[in-house]
Amino acid sequence: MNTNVIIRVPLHVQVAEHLRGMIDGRELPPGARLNETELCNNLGVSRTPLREAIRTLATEGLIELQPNRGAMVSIVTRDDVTEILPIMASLEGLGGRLAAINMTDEKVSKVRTIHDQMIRHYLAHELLEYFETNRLIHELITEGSGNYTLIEIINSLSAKVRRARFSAQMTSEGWSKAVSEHEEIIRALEARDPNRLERILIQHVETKRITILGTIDNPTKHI
Amino acid sequence: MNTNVIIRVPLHVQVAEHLRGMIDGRELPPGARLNETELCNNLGVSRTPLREAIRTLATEGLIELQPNRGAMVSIVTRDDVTEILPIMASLEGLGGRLAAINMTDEKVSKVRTIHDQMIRHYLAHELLEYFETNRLIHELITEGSGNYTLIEIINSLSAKVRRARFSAQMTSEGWSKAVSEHEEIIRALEARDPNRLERILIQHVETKRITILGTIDNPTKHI
DNA sequence: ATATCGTATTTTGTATGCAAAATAACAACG
DNA sequence: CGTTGTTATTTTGCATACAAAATACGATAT
Repeated sequence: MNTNVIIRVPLHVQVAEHLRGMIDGRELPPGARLNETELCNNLGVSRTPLREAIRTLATEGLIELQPNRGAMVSIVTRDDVTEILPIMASLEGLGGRLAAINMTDEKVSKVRTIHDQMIRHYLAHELLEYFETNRLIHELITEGSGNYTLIEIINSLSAKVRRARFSAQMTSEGWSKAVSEHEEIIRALEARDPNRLERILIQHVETKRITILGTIDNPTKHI
Repeated sequence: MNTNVIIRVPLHVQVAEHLRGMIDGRELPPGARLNETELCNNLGVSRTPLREAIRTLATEGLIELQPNRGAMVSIVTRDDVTEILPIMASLEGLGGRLAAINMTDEKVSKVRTIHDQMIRHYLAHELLEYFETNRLIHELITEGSGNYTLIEIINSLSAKVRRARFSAQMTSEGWSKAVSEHEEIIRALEARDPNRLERILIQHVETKRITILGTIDNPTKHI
């Protein structure tokens, strides 16, 4: 395949990416109103591509539109997360089932490597590094499914949950439970056991659900 | 709640709805190029709202965008359907599990009514009516889950599968199997048995998968 | 006849302008 | 002091105009 094609990114796509970054990085916090002329000046583009980008983000669910009243960054509520997590469980379960079948041996051993890293971060109580390796493992397994529709759906749901910023609060019991589940996950993956991997992943997201929704009401206590 | 709010629909939203209808009704068949000025004249709107609508449909996956070369109606391939159906199975399973718990008794008996209708259509070999009642039952169960995120995802996937137009070809064995599964579905729902309903629904979509992907290669043989 | 180059036309991408709606500011009134 | 009404300002929604890219077409050369 020719990879030397010149990639041209339309302005409205670039603007959309930039806005996503601003929302992700809390430069535009949940609930913030998007003033078109103001943003235009900031970004140095005219209103047409900006508006197209805003429509794009609206259908992605990152932004909410009110007719004649502009756009605002959508707020991911506790209810949203409550709805999303069971879906994530089913889908990550399916992803694992497919990954156990379709993943290459190299990818599996890559997951193993990162898993071992994650365990080290756990033992060293390095929370941020733990979260990052943890996220990466789930991402690799999902990708290992080879089902791109599935990957896309999971990523978009996962982004929403992350945006809610509930995951940083973890009791030591919850953490150790998550880690022991991860041990089971990697074993089931290496054993290429679809049913077992699916079951554990569903259970794992359930554990996550309890952790997240258990701590959701004291949002001041961070990290 | 006040339901008397005046609902104003922005033009780009109306245009998006209209385009969805045109795509659904094959007025814009898969692969068709969307000429902006031409569509503008047809719909009697200017290019700005039309373009915003096109971006919306693009993120929904109904349309594909090529930079500087406009938009075309996306083609749902056999591979797409192959990816989507296992996801639908998981999600409809989850939907059923939740519906068995959350659905009101009235809604359950409504499903029963439509189920009985569907059976009559089956016995009378009224294919179109059968499909419609069948679709409605699945829709009601999904809605009965009460999980709006789930409903939205399932609907969008379901629309994609329907758009592929593979479902109309059914052998009499496949049909009778689907019907007997539906008998089990309604029983599990009335028994309020989440696990059983989930299992049957997953199996049911698997049956559908076999039906659809088994006949996908002779697309000339319609209804 | 085919291929290549250059030009004309079409089509998309972006910017701007104007109208309508919403918000803000403020005065008059109870 | 709060409430309502009026006007000014801001902000959004839509249309149009202009620029850039892609496509179509034809002429010329081989």
